[in-house]
Amino acid sequence: MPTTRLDRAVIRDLPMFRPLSPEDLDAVLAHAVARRLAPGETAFRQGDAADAFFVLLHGRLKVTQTSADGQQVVVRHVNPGELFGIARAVRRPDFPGTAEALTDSVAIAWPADAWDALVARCPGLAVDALATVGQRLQDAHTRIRELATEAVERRVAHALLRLVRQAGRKTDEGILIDFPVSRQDIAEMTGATLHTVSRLMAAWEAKGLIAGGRKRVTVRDPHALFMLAEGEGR
Amino acid sequence: MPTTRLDRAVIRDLPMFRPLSPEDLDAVLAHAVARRLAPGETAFRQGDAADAFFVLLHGRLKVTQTSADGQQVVVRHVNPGELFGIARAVRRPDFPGTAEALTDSVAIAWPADAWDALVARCPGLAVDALATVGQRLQDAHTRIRELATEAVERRVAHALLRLVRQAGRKTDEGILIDFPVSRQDIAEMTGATLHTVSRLMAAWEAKGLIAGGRKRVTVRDPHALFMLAEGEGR
DNA sequence: CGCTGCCTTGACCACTTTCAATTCGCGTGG
DNA sequence: CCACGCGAATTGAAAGTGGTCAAGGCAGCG
Repeated sequence: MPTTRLDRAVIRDLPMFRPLSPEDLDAVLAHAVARRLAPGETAFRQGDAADAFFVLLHGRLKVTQTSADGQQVVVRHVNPGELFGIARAVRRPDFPGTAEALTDSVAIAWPADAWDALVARCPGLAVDALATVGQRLQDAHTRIRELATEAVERRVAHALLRLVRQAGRKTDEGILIDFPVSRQDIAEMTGATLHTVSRLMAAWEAKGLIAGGRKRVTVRDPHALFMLAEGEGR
Repeated sequence: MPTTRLDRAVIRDLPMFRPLSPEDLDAVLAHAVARRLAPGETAFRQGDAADAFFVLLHGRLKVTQTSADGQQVVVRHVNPGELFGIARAVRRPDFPGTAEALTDSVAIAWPADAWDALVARCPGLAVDALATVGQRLQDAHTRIRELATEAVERRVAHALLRLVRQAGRKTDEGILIDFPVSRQDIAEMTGATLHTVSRLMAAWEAKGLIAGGRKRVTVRDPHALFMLAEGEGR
C-alpha cells in the first residue's frame, strides 16, 4: 500500500477544513498518510478493526455489506471530498462494510485515535460529521421506503437517477455515469436480481432511454426515466 | 397539549445526563417542558418545522414516513430514555417523519435553539448524539440488507424478534410485546402486505410459535422463530 | 346493539426469480 | 497478431412467491 507525505494544499479546499489556518492544516496532516488504491483494492474490509478513518481525495469507491450467507448489497458510493470509514467516531470497534475502489483513487487516512484531537482543533468537524451521518440516515430511510413500497422497475430507475446525480458526466451521447457499474452492481443497489435488471435495461435501451455497455451506462433521456421513477403508474 | 414544570429527578438517571451536577440539571431543564401524549397523538408530523427535540421518559412511540403517494413505512420505535426528533441537530429544517404515541407517553421537549447551549454545557451529549445516529444508521443498513436479500417470511420473523428485544415482557404465555402492534404495523415494518403477514402469523400460531390477538402478539417459542429468521433455509 | 376497525381466508394471477444456455467484449499470453 | 479464456450481459422457459381482489368474521366501544 503506497503512501506519501502530504502537502496542505490537498485538503485546503475541502469544505470541512475551510476554516483552518495554514498551521492548523499542517497539524491536521501531521499524522495523516495518503493512500493510493487501484480498482478492486480495498481501503478496509467488513469486520476489520476500525483503526483509521478517511477522506477521499480523488476517484470513486463503493461500500458493500455482506451477510452471513454471502448475500451482498451496495450500501453507498463515496465521491471525492467525502468522509468515509468513520465507524470509530460512532463508537464502533469494527468496520460494518467493505470499501472498494472502482477507479484509481486516492484517500487520506488518519489513525482512529486522531479523531478526538482533530475534533478538538476543528470543532466544525464534529458538527460536520453529525450532519453527514444524519444525511446518510435520511438517505437510508428513503431507500428503505423505496425497497418496502416500490416495484423493481421504479427502484432501478431511481438508482440510475441517483448515479447520474452523483457521478453524471455530460457527453454528446447523453449523461454518462463516470465509473464502472455492472448490472450486478445495480442489482445489489436495488434488491433485484442481475437478470431482472438486465431485462429492464434492455427494454429501456430499445426505447432509447439509456445506452449500455460492459460496466457502462449512459442516460439519454433523464426526464423519461424520472417519469418511470415517480410517475403515478400507467 | 398539557405541559408541566419539571423536577431534575426525572432526567437525573438518563445515561446522557449522568455526568451533570444538580445545578447543571436545573439549567438543562430551564427551557424544557414535559408533554403528555395519549395513544394516537403525535409529538411532531412529517414536514413540520423542526423547532424542538425530545427525550422520551415513558411510553412508546412509532416513527413513520409516508411517501408522496401515501405509502407508509415504520421507520423505528422509540423506547423510554431515547432521544428523538433531533432533525435540527443534523441540520435539517423539518422533521422527516411523524412520531405517534402507541401508549400513554411522556416526553420532554426542548426548543431546537437550545441544542447548541445544551451541547456546550454537556459536551457528552454531542458525542452521544453522534453515536446514537451512527447506531441508527447501522440499523438502517441492516434493514436495507434484509429488505434487499431476504424473503418475506424471514423479514417478518426478524421484525418480531426485534420487537421482543425492544419491548418484550415475560408472561406465563410467553414473551408479550408490550405495546399495541397491528398486522398492518408489522407489514409496514417489513415491506409486505397486511395479508401476507396475517397468513404467515396464522401459520405460526397454528404451530404454537406465537399467539396473537387484536393488536397483540406473544412469542411462545423465540428459538424456533430465530431458526426461521436465520436458518439456512430448508 | 350496531358501528368501526382489525383480522382472516380463499382464489387468482402478475411479476421476479430460478435455471440454463449462449453470446459478447476485453485483456492476456502464446 | 491472433487465439484463448473469463467475466459480463442477454435471453428463453418454467416455477413460485407474494400481491391483488373479494368476502366475511370478530372484538371492543360508543
